[in-house]
Amino acid sequence: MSSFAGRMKEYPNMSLDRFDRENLHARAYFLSHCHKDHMKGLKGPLLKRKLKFSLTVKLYCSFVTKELLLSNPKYAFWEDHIVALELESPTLITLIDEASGEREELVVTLLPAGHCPGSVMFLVEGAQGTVLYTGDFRLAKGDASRIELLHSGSRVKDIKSVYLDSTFYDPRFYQIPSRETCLHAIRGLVQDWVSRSVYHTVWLNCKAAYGYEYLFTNLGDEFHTQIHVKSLDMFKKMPEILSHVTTDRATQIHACRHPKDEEFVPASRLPCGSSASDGTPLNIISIKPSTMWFGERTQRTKVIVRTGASSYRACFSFHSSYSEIKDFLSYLQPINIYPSVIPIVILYTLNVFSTPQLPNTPFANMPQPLIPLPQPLIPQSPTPNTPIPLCPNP
DNA sequence: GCGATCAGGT
DNA sequence: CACACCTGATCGC
Repeated sequence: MSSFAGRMKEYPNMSLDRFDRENLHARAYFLSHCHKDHMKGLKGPLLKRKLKFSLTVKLYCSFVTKELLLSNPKYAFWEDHIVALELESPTLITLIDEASGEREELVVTLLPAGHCPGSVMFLVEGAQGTVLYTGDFRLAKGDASRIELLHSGSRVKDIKSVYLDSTFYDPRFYQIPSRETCLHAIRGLVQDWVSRSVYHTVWLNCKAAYGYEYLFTNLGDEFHTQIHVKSLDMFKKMPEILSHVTTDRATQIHACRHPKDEEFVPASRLPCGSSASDGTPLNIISIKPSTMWFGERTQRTKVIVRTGASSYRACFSFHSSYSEIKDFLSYLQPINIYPSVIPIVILYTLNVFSTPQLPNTPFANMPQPLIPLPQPLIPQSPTPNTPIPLCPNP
């Protein structure tokens, strides 16, 4: 769960993934992805009022995030204030103080984050140096070296600070099986079941959040079927996802939801109410995508675990493991690392669960570096940043 | 009547 | 295990 307060030390006039408190005064807003814990304050009446009187305040995000956000009518008032940016296209953004007219120029680049549809990291380059806000991410080992815009010529850019998704930045989560490994295992389990008869049905017990869509598209392709979901509205302009989901209950793979959905499966019923087409009871298994992890030296065991007569947990992670994060940081060699998720252990130690005292000073809530730098893997001499080609925003 | 927050659930 | 929600109760305006 993100506990990032919204602002980076280097560029305090922009707010990212937080829209309440001090962030109400920001000159520009950035949304890394459409998960609720990164949208705090985004539908607040104070912010809504600010937009009414502002010509310059915008919300920057990916096209997919814009689409997902506006599919919820509660965020419709943002419509004329959203600027969707292309991925991997450095864009010049001018932050303007509407009172004084003061201007500040930044080059912002969206980098794919692999967390959920539309999720991005923000690379920000300006007078206070180059910083990377990762949002939430799942990148595999070696992925940082494949992101062109983290490089300048053949070298990694000099990165002053990384604002890091530190969800699994703990050796306890040393390894999480790769996305491909997890997908392969889930495919196998589904194959085993649905091939038995047309009454053999799989319920994917997914949380109410974006991020499972690649599972749907992959299983849809593999089994030449569509996945039953509650609504298609949010995917209207995403043909790749839309073609793999349906609201027609007559399919062997479901990812629909109901408030008491866990009780349905043992009773041969699905959350959508489907029981059988001709009175024959359905044979249902549930597969619950869950994070599974393994220590540095623990031998990896099963990626699928049977949890009951007809229920399974399958490995699935939205976030990078400890070793994936270490690889990422070792490659980028930032000077500072700011965790955006405070481990529960540290929260207790710092006693932040007691009543918070919120000082009035404008920068009282700025993040502090909490974790030591990783050991360098690649010795690197400092190099100045070279100018970046600017791509026009379409 | 509204939002914010918390407890408890999956 | 933790995640990203959800519902319902309570509080303050």
